[in-house]
Formats: sequence, C-alpha cells, structure tokens
Amino acid sequence: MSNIFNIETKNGKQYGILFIYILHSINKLPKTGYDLITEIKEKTEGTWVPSKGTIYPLLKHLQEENFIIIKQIGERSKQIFMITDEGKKTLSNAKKYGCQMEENFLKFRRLVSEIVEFKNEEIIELMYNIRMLSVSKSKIKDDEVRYILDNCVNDLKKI
Amino acid sequence: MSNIFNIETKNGKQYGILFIYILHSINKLPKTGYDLITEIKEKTEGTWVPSKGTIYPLLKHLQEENFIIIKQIGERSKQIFMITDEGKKTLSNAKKYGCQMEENFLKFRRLVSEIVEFKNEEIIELMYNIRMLSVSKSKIKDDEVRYILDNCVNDLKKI
DNA sequence: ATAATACCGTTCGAAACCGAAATATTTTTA
DNA sequence: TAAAAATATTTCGGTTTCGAACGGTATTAT
Repeated sequence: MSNIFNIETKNGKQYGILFIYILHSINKLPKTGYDLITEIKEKTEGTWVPSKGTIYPLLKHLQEENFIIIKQIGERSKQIFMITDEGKKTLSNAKKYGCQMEENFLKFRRLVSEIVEFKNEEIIELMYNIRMLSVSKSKIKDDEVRYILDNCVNDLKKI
Repeated sequence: MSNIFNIETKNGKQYGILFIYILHSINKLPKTGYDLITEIKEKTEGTWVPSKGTIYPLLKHLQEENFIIIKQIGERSKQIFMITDEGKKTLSNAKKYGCQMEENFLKFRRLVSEIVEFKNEEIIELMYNIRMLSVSKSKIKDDEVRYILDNCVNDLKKI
C-alpha cells in the first residue's frame, strides 16, 4: 500500500505521508514527538494515531538527514523540534506532488466505494469524477465549483 | 494506520480491506490469486498492487477459515477460488460497517487536504453531502441520481 | 498527602506486507 | 521456430509499523 500515501518526486525520491506531515506541522510551529502524535490523533478524530515506535525513530531519522533539529530541550526530556532550511526545501518540493497523493487516494477510494457504498459502477465512476474535478477545478474557480456542488446537493434532495 | 483500512464489527472482529475485497470480488465471480492482483491493480490504476507474498498466504488463510474453497484447478497449477456460505455471511456482516470506513476516510482526507493545501472545507463538506445523498437516494431512484451526478460532472468540466 | 493521569522519550519483538527468487506452463511476439 | 511475455504459485528474508514494556517527571484528582 505504499504508493497510495507516498509522494514520489522526479528524482525518484519517495516520501511517506507521515514524513511529509511532520515537516509540514513543524514548519508551522516547532513541537515535540508527543505533540505530533496528539495533533494527528485529534485532527483525524482517532482514526490515525501513529505509534511512538514510529514517530520517535522517524524524528531521529529526520534529524540525521538534517531536515529538523532540536530547538530546545525542556522538562521531562522534552525535545522540541524545528525545521531546517533543508527541511523546508524538501517539504516544498514534496508538496509540488501533493495532487499525486490526492489522486492516488481518490483512486483507492473508488475501489472501496465499490465494496461499501454503491452497487452501481456508473455511480461509482461519476462520484470519482466529481471528486477529481472538484479538486483540480477549485484551484481555478473555487466559487463556481461550490456553486455547482451546491446545486447538485439540492437536486439530490429533491428526489 | 490500521484503523483507516479496517472494519471492526460489534464483537471486536477486525477485517482488513484486502480481506474484504477478496471476499467481495470472489463473491461476484470465482477467480485466482493472479486475477485478484491484476484486478486491484487495474481498478486503482496501479496505486495499489497487493504483493504475491500478501495475496497467496491470505487466500490460504481464507481457505483454512472456510471463507473460500478451491472450485477447480486448471492449467499451470491455476487455483480458482469461490466463496462459501460462511464467507458470504462474513462479507455481509462486514459490509454493514462499511460506513465506518467511509467516516474514517473523510477524517483522514481532511488531514491530507491540509498537507496538499486543498483548504476548502466547504467543498469537502459538499462532497460529503453528495455522497450521503447519493447512497440513500440511489436505493430509491437510481436513474435520477445518475442523471444528476452526470450533469454535475458536465458542469464541472465546463469550468 | 497520595494516587491517578498526563506529559515525555526509548526500544524491541511481533505482525503485516513487500519483493525478489524460484519454479512451471502457456501464449504471444519477433 | 525461437524468444519473450504472460499466466500461475510458492516461499522467505527484509522492511515497516505497531504496541507493549520500560523509565521518568509534572499535573490533576481524590
């Protein structure tokens, strides 16, 4: 399942979603490993809670690769990490491929739709197209996308 | 990341997405391990390709648990699997919790959207409504749902 | 004042999955 | 006609992630 949540840049480098999220989050505000676990848990309402056995080794690795450094050490061996210039560059580069991740996820989700949602393959495909188009077109004309989706909701309600 | 791709039934049983997909797909048409790998690869356009090392042991396990049996053996040691009554029951039971996985996806997706800087909560919410309405309304009037979704796709394409 | 909980990090065995290598046969391509 | 590709399965070492156990301190609840 690695391809679904990985980004692969031009030079063949692969970054997992946790790798990217850590850089993304620390870029916004320096924080601890404990903070990151808590934040992800809250933001996904408990559906994704990376293990300590995953977070702490990965933070150490990010340090070794010079993407982050320890900004300060507080009480209880608290280690507050901050992003480096190298980390910012890597994050920025990875985000260029963010739509790749989005598309992969939507493709995977389409398969899941077949199992748990719709029996009609045509509707599955239509839903997939709406999702894909919404993401790409909203970058151009956000308002129009929202208007169209809102109309769709209203039409569906009338059934 | 187990919660995102698992369904957990009332009695605490957990089923992975691959487990469920295999039962779902074989329920529709008996097939081989090779067929399953190929099918998943095609349907997700290459974003998810379970490994042979994953599929074949899992098929063996499903057999041992009496969810599937070998319907026939063809050329090249081809093993065609079909679902059992026990398998159908388990599949049916798991599908009842399908919406659980959908909810998890939505929550996880919000985090992914933050990373890729697709910040439009309103569009995500509208998409969620469209999906919910489509599921429920398609049970009543499949044709009308398809018509409305098709119109939506066409409108989005015009942007 | 004490116990429970929350806040911190480290580490390693187990589980799940991957991917390569191996084996084999049939079909397609050059 | 021979080579390449596709169809098939098995297996196992390696990788990734988890989760439990461990160690520790500060805060909150009883």
